[in-house]
Amino acid sequence: MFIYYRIVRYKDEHKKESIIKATIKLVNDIGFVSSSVSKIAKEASVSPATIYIYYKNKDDLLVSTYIEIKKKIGMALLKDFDDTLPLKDTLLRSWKNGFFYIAENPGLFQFTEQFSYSPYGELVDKKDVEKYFEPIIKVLQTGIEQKIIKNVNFDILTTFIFFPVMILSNTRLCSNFEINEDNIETAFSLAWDAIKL
Amino acid sequence: MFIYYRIVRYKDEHKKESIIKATIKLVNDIGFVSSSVSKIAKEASVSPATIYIYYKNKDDLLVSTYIEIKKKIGMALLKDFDDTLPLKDTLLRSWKNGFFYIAENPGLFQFTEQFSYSPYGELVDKKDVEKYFEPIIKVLQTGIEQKIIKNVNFDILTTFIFFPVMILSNTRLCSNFEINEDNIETAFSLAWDAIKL
Amino acid sequence: MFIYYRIVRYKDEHKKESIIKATIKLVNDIGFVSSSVSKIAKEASVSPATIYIYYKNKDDLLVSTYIEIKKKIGMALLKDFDDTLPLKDTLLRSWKNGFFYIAENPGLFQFTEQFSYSPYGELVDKKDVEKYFEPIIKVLQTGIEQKIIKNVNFDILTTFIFFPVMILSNTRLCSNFEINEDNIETAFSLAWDAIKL
Amino acid sequence: MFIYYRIVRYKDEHKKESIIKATIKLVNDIGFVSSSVSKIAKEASVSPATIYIYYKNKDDLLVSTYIEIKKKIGMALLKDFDDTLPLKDTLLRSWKNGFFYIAENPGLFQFTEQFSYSPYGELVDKKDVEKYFEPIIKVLQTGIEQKIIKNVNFDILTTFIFFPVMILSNTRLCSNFEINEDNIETAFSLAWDAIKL
DNA sequence: GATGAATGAGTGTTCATTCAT
DNA sequence: CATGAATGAACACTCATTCAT
Repeated sequence: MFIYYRIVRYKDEHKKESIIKATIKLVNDIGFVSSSVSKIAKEASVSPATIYIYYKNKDDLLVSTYIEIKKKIGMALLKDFDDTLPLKDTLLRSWKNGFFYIAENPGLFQFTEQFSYSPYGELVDKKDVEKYFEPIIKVLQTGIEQKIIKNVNFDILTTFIFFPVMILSNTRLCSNFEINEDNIETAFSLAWDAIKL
Repeated sequence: MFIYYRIVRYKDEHKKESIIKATIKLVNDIGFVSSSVSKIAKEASVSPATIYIYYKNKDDLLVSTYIEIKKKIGMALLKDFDDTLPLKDTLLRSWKNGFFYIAENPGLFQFTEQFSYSPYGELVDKKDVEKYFEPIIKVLQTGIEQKIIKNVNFDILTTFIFFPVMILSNTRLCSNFEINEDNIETAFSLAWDAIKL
Repeated sequence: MFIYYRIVRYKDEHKKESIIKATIKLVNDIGFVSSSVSKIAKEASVSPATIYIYYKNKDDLLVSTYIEIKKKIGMALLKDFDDTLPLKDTLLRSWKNGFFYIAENPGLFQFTEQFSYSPYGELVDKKDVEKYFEPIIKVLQTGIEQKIIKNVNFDILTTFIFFPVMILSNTRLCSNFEINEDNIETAFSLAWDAIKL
Repeated sequence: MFIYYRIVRYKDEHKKESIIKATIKLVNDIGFVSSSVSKIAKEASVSPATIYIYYKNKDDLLVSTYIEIKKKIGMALLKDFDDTLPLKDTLLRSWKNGFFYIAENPGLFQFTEQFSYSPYGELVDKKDVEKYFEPIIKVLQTGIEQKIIKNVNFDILTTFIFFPVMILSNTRLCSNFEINEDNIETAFSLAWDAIKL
């Protein structure tokens, strides 16, 4: 019996991982609407019933997957984060990190997009997500205090300094924007012009 | 004989209208994923079978609805369109038109959002949509030629001059941005700083 | 108005014809189960409603079509019918007529097969069909009286002298039986051996 | 562990049985055309969804049922099969077995009839069916070699020695043929006369 | 913990038929 | 006579979820 439980524990982690992976893959392949629990189960080589051991229901599975991804994206953005640099450089570094991470993990990004704009979006407690992006927000606040960037509503600021990364990364929306160092810097210069004082 | 045959073809345009209306309402109320044909039919006070008289299938219904809305939004944006004005003013007018139209018709906008990011998005021929926004695109091109705005990739330009309207209008994304003349002008000033030479 | 009615009357015959034709074609192409009234209507280039002018309902349409075909087959069988010939020759001639007619009109035959073995079969008044085959039946009866063929139950007789034509004509059942003068005569010789005294 | 996993796979064969039974009953009662999956499910006291656990789709259900029946009929025909008997007796025994089995299980037979002549018929791999009748076919082949029965195309032979059983058993086609020892022997004598050399 | 079986309620779609014109 | 529109009921099938094992 001891061995039995050991085996199961081991599988535990592995299974949860593979369920999330399957969820992301399926949502990207066939879309949110068609991704059923049984298909996800099959993709993860797991029984549908097993999914309900790890997640309360389908909503829970999807929301958890979303938060998991957001965490990863947040961490990618903050790679080599250094707020002792000039503010502009700190932001540019995040931009580059963001672009390259999304480019390397298009599946993750597509998932969050589909998710955010579906009604599932409202099931997420925003604080669960925002915390992964906090350092950047603080940098912006500091920028305002130091009169480096415009003192405008924070939603306006993020619209010009956050979302462009997501829009330009979206190949469906921006099919002509090639992701490379030069283009990122060009785009960033517009973002910076927008927010700088 | 001729008149007889003419009279006999009496498709009820009013019915088509109410199906589209029901589709939009339902997608906004319960989301894309849960909006089934039968629910839409019930909302439109129509038999499910009737929907298939007007639309080939569910995809057709949704895509048609999407294009219909895009057309309306495009036309709203272009209200009082006047490209003899200074470029900045032309764009600002469109911004204002856009904000107020979306604010007054939040349902329409939510639909397009959910639609764009669902796999249905790929069923749309982009040209069917872009044509409704062409005059503004031409204004931007002229701006580039006259060296008023930056000569950068068009995707970058639209990211800063189009999408902000949509992001800021989205109450889920920007819950602190109140739509009024002042705030729109503030936001627009950032957009303008971004793209102007 | 007079001309109007004339036009309509003309169409009358033509339409009924084309509805039956469409019914047969469709049943043969996609089978009994999938042949819907609307599909038949489309195939006949007619409104579904029009079918209900000529036939009480779908059953009526199918039964009428069946009887129509049976009539045609019966008449084909009796082409050049001559009961002054020796009985064996009379029957052989019918066999040949039957085989060649079915071979030339496979659609008709497939329809009756599918029909006979479906529950629709029971909707037909057998007398409406049998009358087209009466002369042959009389020939058999004469044969019995003249002690040329076995005096057995009539069902047994028809099993060996009628049905073989239908079975051998059925390419699904008899894929190796090629329909030609020689083979027909060979097969007939077995039938004759079976029933002759 | 091994035993655990084995236990867990507990498909209820009894349920599969009752689905097949319901399918046959329904097809006989209301016909092929009207036998829907939900009606079959209700007849089998099972959820429609359950049927899709045991069968890939409706086609699969019907085809499987057909093959199942063919197997049963084949086995009935071959009851007490003994090819050391004189060929004529071997065949007669099969005839009797066939008649009595069909008489006792009219449902099975009606099903195969409706099935064969519907478009479903073409979904069956003939080898899956023929194998159950092979011994009789071999007997006929031996008969030809031993110059006991006519050396004609096999389709012709089966037309006179197989199909009569099915035709005469069909009460719709042969309402005046009562199935009893005497009548069977009479009918068989015609069949034998047809094929014997 | 993990499973495949099981299901009622739902899916998108088509049906036979009727109706106003 | 002839029509396209309209429909409730049905279709084949899948869903999210639960259950005994």
